[in-house]
Amino acid sequence: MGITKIEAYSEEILNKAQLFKALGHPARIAILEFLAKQTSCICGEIVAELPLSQASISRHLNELKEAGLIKGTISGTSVCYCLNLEKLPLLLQFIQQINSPINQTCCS
Amino acid sequence: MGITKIEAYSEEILNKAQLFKALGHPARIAILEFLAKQTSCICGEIVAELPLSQASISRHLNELKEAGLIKGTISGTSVCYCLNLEKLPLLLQFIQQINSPINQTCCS
DNA sequence: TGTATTAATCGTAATATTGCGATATATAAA
DNA sequence: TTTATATATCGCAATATTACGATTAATACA
Repeated sequence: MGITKIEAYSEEILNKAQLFKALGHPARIAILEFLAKQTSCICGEIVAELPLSQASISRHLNELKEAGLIKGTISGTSVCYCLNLEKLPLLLQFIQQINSPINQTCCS
Repeated sequence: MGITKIEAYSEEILNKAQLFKALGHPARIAILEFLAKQTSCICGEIVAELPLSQASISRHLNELKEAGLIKGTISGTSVCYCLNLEKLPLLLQFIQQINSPINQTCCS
């Protein structure tokens, strides 16, 4: 074996896990923070900012896009990548569900 | 190559990515949601609840513990796993940083 | 002490991820 | 049309992750 048993979980849980997984790499965190700074959204600028090859950045951008965390718009020979906030409420809801002080009264 | 170039990123970014990575698997999401329900915190109950072997659950619990998302307390022959909320503010802060409407004015 | 019971760890196989150079593609400019 | 620029994709190698059965370790109980 070795592959995740995705057929065993609910859609809801799979959605959350997939989103978190997309956030689970430093390059992708750095990309999102760069985009949030609003300095630029051009792919080439992201490549210039991060310590990875153009090919690797392109793959990370695609993963973020597949996860629904960014959108890409072609603009001449460049591509503008922008944040997509749609999925964030799902993540916030999960963290808040966990983040209740009641949950820490156990085993203390 | 193939390994993440961790030496190239700041501690802050690595911390966030590592936390999100720990959340990036459906079994671990399911474990945290189970613990938040407060029905039980006993390892054996988690094993009974999830569609994975005892060995696999044990590994997932260890990953959550290493990430600082849960705590384990030995209680007789059982182990009680409880949520650890310490790291959640870091995640909330990141999501809120991204989740600003200003960030979607780009390329629209 | 011997025997359950519970959970962790080991060993292994299958698969996924990461990264890069090289190449392909597509638009813009000369 | 040719050339330059920007980005995506391919192919590969190295490493990480996931899962499970088998085993180990550690406590509780007879």
